[in-house]
Amino acid sequence: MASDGPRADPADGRLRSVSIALAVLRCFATAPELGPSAVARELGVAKSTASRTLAVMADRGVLERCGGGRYRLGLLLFEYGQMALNRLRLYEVSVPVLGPLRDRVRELVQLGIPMGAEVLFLDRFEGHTLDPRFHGPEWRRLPAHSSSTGRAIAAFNPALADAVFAAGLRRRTRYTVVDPRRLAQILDEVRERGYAFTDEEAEEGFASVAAPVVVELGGRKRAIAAVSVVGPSSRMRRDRIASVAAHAREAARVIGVRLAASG
Amino acid sequence: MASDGPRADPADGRLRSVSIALAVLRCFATAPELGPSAVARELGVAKSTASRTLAVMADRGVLERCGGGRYRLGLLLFEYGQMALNRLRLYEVSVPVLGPLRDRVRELVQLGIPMGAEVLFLDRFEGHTLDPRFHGPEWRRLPAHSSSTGRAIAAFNPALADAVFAAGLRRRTRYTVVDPRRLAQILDEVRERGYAFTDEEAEEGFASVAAPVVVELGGRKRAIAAVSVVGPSSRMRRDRIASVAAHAREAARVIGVRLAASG
DNA sequence: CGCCTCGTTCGCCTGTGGCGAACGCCGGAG
DNA sequence: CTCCGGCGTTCGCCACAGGCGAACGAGGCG
Repeated sequence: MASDGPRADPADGRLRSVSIALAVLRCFATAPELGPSAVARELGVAKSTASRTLAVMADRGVLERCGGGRYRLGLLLFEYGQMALNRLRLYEVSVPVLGPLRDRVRELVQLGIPMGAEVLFLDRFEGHTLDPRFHGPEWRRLPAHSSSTGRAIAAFNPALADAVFAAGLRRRTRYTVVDPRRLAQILDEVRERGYAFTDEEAEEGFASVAAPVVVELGGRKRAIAAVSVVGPSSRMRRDRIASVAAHAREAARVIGVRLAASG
Repeated sequence: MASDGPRADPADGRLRSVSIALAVLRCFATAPELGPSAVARELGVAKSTASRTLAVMADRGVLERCGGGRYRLGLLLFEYGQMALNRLRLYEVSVPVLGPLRDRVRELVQLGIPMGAEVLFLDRFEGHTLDPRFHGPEWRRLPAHSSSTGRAIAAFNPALADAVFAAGLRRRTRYTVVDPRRLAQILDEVRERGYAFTDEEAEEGFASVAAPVVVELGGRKRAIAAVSVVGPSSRMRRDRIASVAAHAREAARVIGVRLAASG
């Protein structure tokens, strides 16, 4: 299924202009800068409508003009985004847990949540060695099937698992598992062991361990996030991952408990 | 009729519903969660209007319902915010420079830009010791007058300097400089030395060094950002800051040059 | 139980916002 | 050089959608 294309979002009649404005933001997910014509084509609205909407959004700081009548996302969005993050209870609860975890394992520690068939990383706590790759645009999202974080969540969250299998398993490196049956088997192992492990499946040269953050949601226990520890494959040897995984699992457990306690 | 009421933020007649929706986002800057009544009061619109707007924004993922008819900022905003950041040329250019800087100085490296009379930090590259304070909500913003980043920019950016003096110098710690004349003198020293230094003025126990990123904007050279290095006061001794500052200045210089070259 | 505030829903009327067309500008092709 | 096709912006018009006020059901409190 090609699913819904990039267009025809705002046509539902309710608060049309607002829907258009929010759909405009979606347009910028694919292109860094756009003009009224491109937006109008994408959304299926009149060019004049797109022009006016873009202008107002720029006036309000949500977009920025970048010369020649083109627009780009504004830094105001960055601020709002940080607010959204800081007020996420999961994040609040995780920060004081993940800092010490990083100090214990001395590797990059990440907090990820499911988003469609991918994983979105909310924050990272850097280890002793730093790789600029973890600061680029690519860092924030990873396909769930090829990341330890995604597998840790999917193993305890049928919704994500379904989305992953439905979206298909795309190869990222020569080690990426792309066979659905093999992945199902791996998820079984994750359920058994309580943590997920990947080696060079998402990024060449890097291995990671992830433990799910499990909360009770409507009577069913579900993973809503995962704590992952990432390091160079050379440093994440077999004998070490057991210890690392134990620390990650403990951190994830504490986060889950505190989440449940606070609401 | 425009008829500027006592409270009339969104009321300018142009794309009214969109303006209201964007103003709604602003409301959430002060309160973590809000209902239609509070928003309506804040914006001076009818309660039903606020209710409908909130509902649509929640449907679109920009807001999230959080029980009892209250709403909060949605994680979609976090995604958009990250996109805005990643497409900022300043950020693109800085990442490959700041990583190596961190490895050289082995302390927390930050990239900050001016925002009103404050400084907004776009990203951080963590040193060997990690303090959870740099992951909380407070980390992203700092008053410009009491941070090395703010002073480094203000010294080479009259717009920020004016905003700082106009906003007044609020005390944060017992070491914070709150005398405008003293601050003016400090800015002179910054201009002379080419970098700023603060010790426990923003946060007790922490000292930092910052160097301005200078670009030519319309014929005038202006600081648009700063690179700062932060560490425990105990580790940022006088004899070391000269070396740290040299590294920071070099990094800031390279960023400025590459920015100019790429646009 | 009465009173207040909350969030949501319903009709109505009008003002506003989406549309199409026209305008001015630019770059590339002929 | 001119022409052409694309761009972003502006204008005028008409209908409809959206803001308003009132009404409704649900808590919370004294």
